[in-house]
Amino acid sequence: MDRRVRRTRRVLQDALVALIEEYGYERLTVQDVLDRADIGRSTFYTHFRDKDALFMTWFDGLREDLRSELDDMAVGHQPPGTTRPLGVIFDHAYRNQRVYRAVCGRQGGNAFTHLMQRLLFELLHEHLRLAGTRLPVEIAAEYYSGALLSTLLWWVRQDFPYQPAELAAMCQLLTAPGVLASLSPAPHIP
Amino acid sequence: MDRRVRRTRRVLQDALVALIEEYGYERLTVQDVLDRADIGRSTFYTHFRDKDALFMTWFDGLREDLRSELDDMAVGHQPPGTTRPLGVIFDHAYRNQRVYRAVCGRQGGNAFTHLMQRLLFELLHEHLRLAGTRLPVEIAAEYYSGALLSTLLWWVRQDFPYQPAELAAMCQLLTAPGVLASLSPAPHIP
DNA sequence: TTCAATATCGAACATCATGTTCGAGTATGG
DNA sequence: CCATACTCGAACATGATGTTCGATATTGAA
Repeated sequence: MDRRVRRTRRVLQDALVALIEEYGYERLTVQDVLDRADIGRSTFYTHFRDKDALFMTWFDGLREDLRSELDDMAVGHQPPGTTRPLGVIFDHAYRNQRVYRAVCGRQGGNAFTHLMQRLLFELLHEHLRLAGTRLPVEIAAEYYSGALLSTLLWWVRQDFPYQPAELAAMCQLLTAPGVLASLSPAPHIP
Repeated sequence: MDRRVRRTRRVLQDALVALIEEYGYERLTVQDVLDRADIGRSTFYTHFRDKDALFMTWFDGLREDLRSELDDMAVGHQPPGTTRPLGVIFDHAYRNQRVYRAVCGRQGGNAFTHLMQRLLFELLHEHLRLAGTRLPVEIAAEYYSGALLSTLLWWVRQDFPYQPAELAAMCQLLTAPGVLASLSPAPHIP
């Protein structure tokens, strides 16, 4: 890929994330990004359809980052009940506070929310598929990804009270019993 | 309140919700609503600051509706572990499929999402405050409201597979053990 | 080093949604 | 019945969007 292209895309992504913190995603203008990045208008549109498209490519980076950290740590399956995968997620946010604050703070808008939930859903879907639940996997994954996302957003917006490990433990406490219960062959759910 | 005002506001709200299904909330234009409602442009702006404001007043109606149904049924406290309050919520969606499909279908956009989560949060906050959890109530409420919202959205978007009672039971199964666990005085969480 | 391919620039342009203004007409409810 | 308050519609300023195109600069491969 052409060096200029790489540079343009990187500079635009950086500018976008930096500006979200100041202006908020929704009210942010393509022109604002252009000015900050010092990139020509027409150049922008040769690369991205709109603001959302730019944001999505940025998110792809985050996604890969997180994925690789999870893979690094997941040599061999974790038995359900460990705090590990949750810990990795909260750690990741903790180590990238600046970015997370911008992107899922009150200013972050919904762009991040949806992408992040789908990511969490995918991760949980795999995890639960391996564990095998009595409930439809989809429902359980939807349930937990919503719960996790919501907790993560709260944590970031409260400016990271508690340590990541503590957060992970709390989620674990709220999550694990339900998972375990849904693993046992007990009460019939249609 | 003047009869004309009542009419104007109602007609605008109806038009908005009806159009969400066709166009999607985001791409929907104030002018579209005006045309459908057959209301003058300037009249709109004497009542609402923008599209979001209009939507919020509509949501207030939904909120009151739900609240009253919950109050009707909550004469005396429900012990945590009952499926009732969840049932009411899912029932409400089931009985108003048309509206819910529009408002929290894929087309619904984020307007609904945020308002609904805050509503669920408030409801759960009260509920959990009464029950008393070992974890900070805020966190638990955030966690569960996210889980619930996510499940509700999934259900609506899948076009209401399962009966409302079944959905409520599943959520209960995933929720209750965690709540119960967090009620016991066991492992220390900072 | 050379050069063809390719990226960027910038300025102009059409389009569209937004929110405001104001005077004239019309419904309301006391 | 009538003063009040609401609605109408058309016009207007503003600001963001996405496109176009010729000129200029950079790249990477020969």
